[in-house]
Amino acid sequence: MGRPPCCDKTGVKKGPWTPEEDIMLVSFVQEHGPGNWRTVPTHTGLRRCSKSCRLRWTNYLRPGIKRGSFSDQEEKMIIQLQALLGNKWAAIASYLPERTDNDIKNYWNTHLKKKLRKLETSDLYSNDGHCLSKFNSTSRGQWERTLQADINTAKQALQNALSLDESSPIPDIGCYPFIKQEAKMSTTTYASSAENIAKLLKQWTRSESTNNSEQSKASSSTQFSCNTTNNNAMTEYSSSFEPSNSDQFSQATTPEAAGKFHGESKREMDDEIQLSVMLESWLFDENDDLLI
DNA sequence: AAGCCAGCCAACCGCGTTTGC
DNA sequence: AGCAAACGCGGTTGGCTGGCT
Repeated sequence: MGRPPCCDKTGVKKGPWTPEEDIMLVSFVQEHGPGNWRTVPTHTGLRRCSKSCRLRWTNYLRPGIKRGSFSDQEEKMIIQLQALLGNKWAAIASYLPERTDNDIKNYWNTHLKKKLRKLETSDLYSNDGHCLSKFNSTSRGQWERTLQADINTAKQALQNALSLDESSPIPDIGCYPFIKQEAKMSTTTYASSAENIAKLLKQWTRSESTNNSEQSKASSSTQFSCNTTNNNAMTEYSSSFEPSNSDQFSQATTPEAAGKFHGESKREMDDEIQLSVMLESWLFDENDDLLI
C-alpha cells in the first residue's frame, strides 16, 4: 500500500492559469505554506493536478521572482555555470535566486545557445578560418584554459568536500557573501511577492471589467471575490510572509534550499556550501574578464 | 489587410528519485 | 522490504505575438 492518490485524473483542467486560479493557489500557500501539493486541489477547489499547482507556484507565483530581461551579469553567470554544470537548470537557478530554472532554461534555449553558436562560427572565425573575434586566439585560448582549470578545481573541491570528516568544522555561513545574499533574500522576497500579487490583481480586475459574467460567477465562489480590494489582498498576503513565520519560505526560495529544508543532512549542506563558495568566487572573480 | 513565419515562454510530459504506507 | 504515489527536474510542445512579405 502506497500513498493515497494525489488527485483525480479525470476532470483535471489544463492550459493557461487564470488570475482567479492564481489567487486561489496563493491563498492556499498563504495559509498552508508551499508543499503538500497533493492537498491543493481538494483544499482550494482548483481543478488542477498537484503537479501543475507546484509548477505554477515555483515558476510564476513564488516570492522573489524577477521577471523581464536578463542582465549582462546574469547572462554571464548562466553561460559559465552551464559550462561547468551542464544542463542542470535547477542547480544553475540556485545561483540566481530571482530566476526560475524554467526561465533560465528558456533563456538558454532561445537566446544564449544561438548567441554562443554565432560567436563560435561567424563571430570567431572568418570563412577562410582567420580569427575575427573580439576574442583573439590568445585570449580565447587563455579563457578556455582558465575554464578547464576552474572546472578541475571545482571537481577537486567537490571530491574533497565529499570525503570530509563528519567532525570537520562547519564554515561560518555569515562570512560567505552568497549565503548572506540568500539570507537577505528572505526579507526582500516577500515584498517582491506582494508586487507579483499586485500585478496579478491588477490584471485580474482589468480582465474582470471587460470579461463575461461567467468568470465573475466563478470568482464569487472563491474567498477572493470581486469585492476584495487590492490593498486588502496584498496586506493579507504579505503579512503571512513576515520573517517571524516565514522561515520555511525563505529557505525554500531556491530549489536547492528547498531540498535542504526537506531534511538534507548537515554534512551534505556543508559540502554544498563549500562548493557554492568556490563556484561563487569563480563566477564573480571572472565575470569581468569574460567578454560575450 | 491578410497570410506566413520565427521567436518567445508558460505549461505539459516523461522519467528518475524520494517518501509514506 | 516492497509498492505506489508524490516530488523534482529536464526536455518538449503549443499558443500567442510581432515582424515581414
